[in-house]
Amino acid sequence: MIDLRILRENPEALRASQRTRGEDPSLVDAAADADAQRRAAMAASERLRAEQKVLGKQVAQARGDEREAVLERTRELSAQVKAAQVEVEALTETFEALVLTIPNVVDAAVVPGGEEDFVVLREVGERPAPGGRVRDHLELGEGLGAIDTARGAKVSGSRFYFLTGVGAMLELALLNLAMETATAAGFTPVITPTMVRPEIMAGTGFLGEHADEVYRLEADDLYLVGTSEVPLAGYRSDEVLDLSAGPLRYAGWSACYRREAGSYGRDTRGIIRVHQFHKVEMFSIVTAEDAAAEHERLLAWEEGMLAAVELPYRVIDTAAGDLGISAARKFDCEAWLPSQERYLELTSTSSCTTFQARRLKIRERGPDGGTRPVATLNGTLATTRWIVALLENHQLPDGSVRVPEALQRFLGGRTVLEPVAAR
RNA sequence: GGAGGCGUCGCCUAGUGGCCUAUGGCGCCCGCCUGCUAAGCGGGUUUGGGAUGAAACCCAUCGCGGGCUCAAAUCCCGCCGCCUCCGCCA
Repeated sequence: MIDLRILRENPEALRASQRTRGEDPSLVDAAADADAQRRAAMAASERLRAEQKVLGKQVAQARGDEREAVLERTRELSAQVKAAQVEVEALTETFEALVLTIPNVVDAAVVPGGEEDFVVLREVGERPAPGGRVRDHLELGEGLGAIDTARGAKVSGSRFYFLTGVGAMLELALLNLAMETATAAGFTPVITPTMVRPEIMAGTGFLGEHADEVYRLEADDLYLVGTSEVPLAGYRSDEVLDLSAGPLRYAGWSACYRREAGSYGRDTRGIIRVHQFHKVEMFSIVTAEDAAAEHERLLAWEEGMLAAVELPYRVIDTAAGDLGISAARKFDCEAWLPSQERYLELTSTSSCTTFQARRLKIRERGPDGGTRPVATLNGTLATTRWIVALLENHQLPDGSVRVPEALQRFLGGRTVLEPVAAR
């Protein structure tokens, strides 16, 4: 839910945000109109209810003929109250359907444009020197006995895979390093549910334009999450939090499920784009004032992880058109992919400001004694996809792969992963 | 999956159709009293929306949704959650 005060008092800011995103600004006016209509109907309904209350008390106290007379009037009033209520409900439904589709207000620093219009903030690390034969992650992974996409397809279909041997170990090593890093930074480690109720999925903003990216379990009316951001955002929903001692930070470990409905033919080789993977996700709950600073901190932790596993990467500041409905600003870290000579997104951190908190009713005590929405932010610390960048950037001429020092103790001290014979 | 019980303010709790504008206690907050402490006294203390310069104030809210009724915390139906027991199961 966007801030209704902005809708009422400064709709131009919302229209401007819509234009920056490349979306229809007239949606804002439609929502504002619906809001006004709904509020007028609510006021009328309240007046009728107040009257009904007074009459009800008279009925309770009246006797005989007098009681009959009052009862007659309450019967008439009752019909009016019901009619007013039906009107309010219909108008509220219209209003909410509209207002829930308005995306978060874009941060002033975000540039307009689409997926290709990002700003590169910096490039970090050394790309592997070109020359010699470059194997891609699947060839390397198959050689190491680490990745098996053929049997993944046999068992579950395309975009599924098995991680085997050092592949399975490598994933656990990455995720364990991520959990360790997050815990050291003060995050509470959390293993989350991966199936959530509809209102939680809607509250995090994933049922809007990207609804067909999400798996739904029809028989149980549950959704499979595409990131632990979803259950973590729901974790403190409907609560009034005390943030006086600083942010609440959770590091979620979960399986993630994505339908990849709109990506036929894209990244079909290997495990770059898959239906199921694992991820360690940072999730922060902070005051609205602290959101921008926390966003920088999340980005710094992400970059720390990338540096720890010695990957060359660049940081981009996403353009408005590529933000999700709930994000006000988004930074991605993209690792270099030698086999394709391009960058591949490994992390993504979004500031959702108060957008998710409003929908999920995550609040804190305000200075006036009332409550006010907090801000939520999320950021990737490690995923299965990191294996792709790791194998390709650290490959050696003979098809073996160097293990970065930070991961060695999670791999039994191994410094190199070597090809194995298939059997 | 089956049977039963329960869901009222941060916690406990009263409340079986209207005078409920929901009781009382604990905790917490403010004030008074007090040499200090304990005790005592008075007031406040769900959440959301609206009104106002600020208040008093108005509406909704008794797990959620629907129904019966002029009127629902209370009666009926559905759902959700928790507890106990049975069955099944990794």
